[in-house]
Amino acid sequence: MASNTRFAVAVHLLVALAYRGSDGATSEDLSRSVTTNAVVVRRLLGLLTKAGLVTGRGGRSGGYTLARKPERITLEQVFRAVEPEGVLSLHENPTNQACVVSCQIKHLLGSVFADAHKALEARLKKTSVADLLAETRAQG
Amino acid sequence: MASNTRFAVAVHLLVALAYRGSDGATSEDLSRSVTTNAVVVRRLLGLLTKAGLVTGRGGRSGGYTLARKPERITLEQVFRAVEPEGVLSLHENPTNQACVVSCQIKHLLGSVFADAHKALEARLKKTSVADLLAETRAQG
DNA sequence: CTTTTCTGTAACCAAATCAGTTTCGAATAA
DNA sequence: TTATTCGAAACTGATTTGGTTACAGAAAAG
Repeated sequence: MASNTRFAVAVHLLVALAYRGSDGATSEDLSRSVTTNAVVVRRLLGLLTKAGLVTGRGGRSGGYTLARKPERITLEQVFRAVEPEGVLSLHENPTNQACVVSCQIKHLLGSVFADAHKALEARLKKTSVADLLAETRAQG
Repeated sequence: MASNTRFAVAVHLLVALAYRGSDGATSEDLSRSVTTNAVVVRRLLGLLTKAGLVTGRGGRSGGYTLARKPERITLEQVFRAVEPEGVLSLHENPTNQACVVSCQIKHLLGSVFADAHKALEARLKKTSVADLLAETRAQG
């Protein structure tokens, strides 16, 4: 595996849940759709639960359902839930006080990165789980 | 260290090089600005050289200089040079043929990710090394 | 109330990635 | 010819990632 695929898997899970509708699905069910381990699914759904996108209930005939309509779950919300640090990181090497660039760069890059994240998230905000579900149905 | 800081360090190096101007700088000089190892610097500058942003010359009084004016080096070019795979990755788990969502999701996410990368890069394209240099000088 | 099913979480593992380091050959100017 | 510098390979330790096992607790079914 190359880099971080949590976001992709999380979206996959939400679309699968949306597909099931009010019936919901267990982590076991979902793990078959993603072809991974049920614990991996539960870990991700834990993050999505904290973000208020999903509801999980233990016990017999438990499982997960979407906590709101798929139209109201955007990929931006999913991204923030599973990738709260964002994807662009400043380096944390000590500043060299003798170098003007070293003294300034983190501050300057910080605002560029913040802007870049906003641009990324603005795009993600335009796609909802419902959009992806509709496309899935259209092409399936 | 959390995630990948290559992009941040690469930008730092380019601004430092721009600051030095036509004198250029050795990997040893630059490593002092970033507070890291000279080999780390050379590795990154190797990527930037391949991308045509930097020129390196070995030998006594060698070192690196920008291969073009800092106005003509955008952060988007730097990003593509050091992060060619982008920051959003699809998962590569096998498709479950029995599940419509599993069959469609990678294709659908692929185009969303492509769009999202475009949005990110469009923002990065707006900032050049010269911009950061000017801000450095203004605040230093 | 007992049994079964399921979540939630912790602990552990192997593989991958990352930055840092050492080393050395080749290039190049003094 | 000598000193300096890049370029590249090889290795390390720390961290992250996804996968796995294990188990306590919740909750429905009977």
